[in-house]
Amino acid sequence: MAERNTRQKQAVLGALKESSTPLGVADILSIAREAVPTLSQATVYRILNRLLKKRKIVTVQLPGEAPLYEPAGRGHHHFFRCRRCQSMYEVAGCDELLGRLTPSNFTLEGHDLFLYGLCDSCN
Amino acid sequence: MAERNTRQKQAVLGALKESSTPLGVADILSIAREAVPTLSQATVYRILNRLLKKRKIVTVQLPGEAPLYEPAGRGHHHFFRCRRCQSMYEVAGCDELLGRLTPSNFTLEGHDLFLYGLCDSCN
DNA sequence: GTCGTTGCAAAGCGTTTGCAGCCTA
DNA sequence: TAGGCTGCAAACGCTTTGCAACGAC
Repeated sequence: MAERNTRQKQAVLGALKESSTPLGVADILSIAREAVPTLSQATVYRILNRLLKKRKIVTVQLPGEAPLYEPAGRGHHHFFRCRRCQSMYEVAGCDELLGRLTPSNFTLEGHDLFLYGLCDSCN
Repeated sequence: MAERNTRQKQAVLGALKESSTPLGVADILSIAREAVPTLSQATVYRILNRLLKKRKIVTVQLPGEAPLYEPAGRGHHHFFRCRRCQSMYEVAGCDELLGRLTPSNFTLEGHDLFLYGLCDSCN
């Protein structure tokens, strides 16, 4: 029952925390393998699922793509992806706006939002 | 090169057009098989991909779920899913709001939005 | 008759799981 | 030492693809 602190878990969490953008499983695997070369994919998935369950990390779902992961507590934000250079930028300040879209008598509990277009540099 | 009009394609498009909500592949398959019992999954996927390429239909991506499909031209809208009864409701009128979230010097070309919470009846 | 389309089965990709051995507490 | 954790490989669900037969034009 006790939560154990393994090198694998530290490596996965470390990779996520050191990255300024959300990471996919392949990214996590190759970064974490610098610290733990024998790390397997299955273990990464199991660690991610444990961390998700304990709400230490959060998933970022871009439509039609494999999920990305980032540490919890980075605040509520969404992402803008540049269609040309694929960079991801954070966007904040959506809550007041979205409340207006909710039909009356409905309770809005959460939302997902994803913007895409051209970034500053590519414009 | 010419576009052919097969029973399979008619059945798939028919299923989508007769439904008031977006459908998943399994739904499409079972509805369209009423008209074409031998219809295979692979064919459904191929038809959907052709229709997507020709922009006759559109995908609805709910985070972490298999994609749904609906005919193009139903207008720009997003979905609200009730967490209790799983019903999907349409939501419109987001564009003016989202422009405000875009950083200056960025060009917003599109977005995806998904709301969830409790619907009228479940509230 | 042509050649786009179909059905089947196999393969692909991301993710999960069974199992035996490992290692943290 | 116990039992959570790991690595491997097999299995999974969804989607795509190779191939030979089919059928719309």
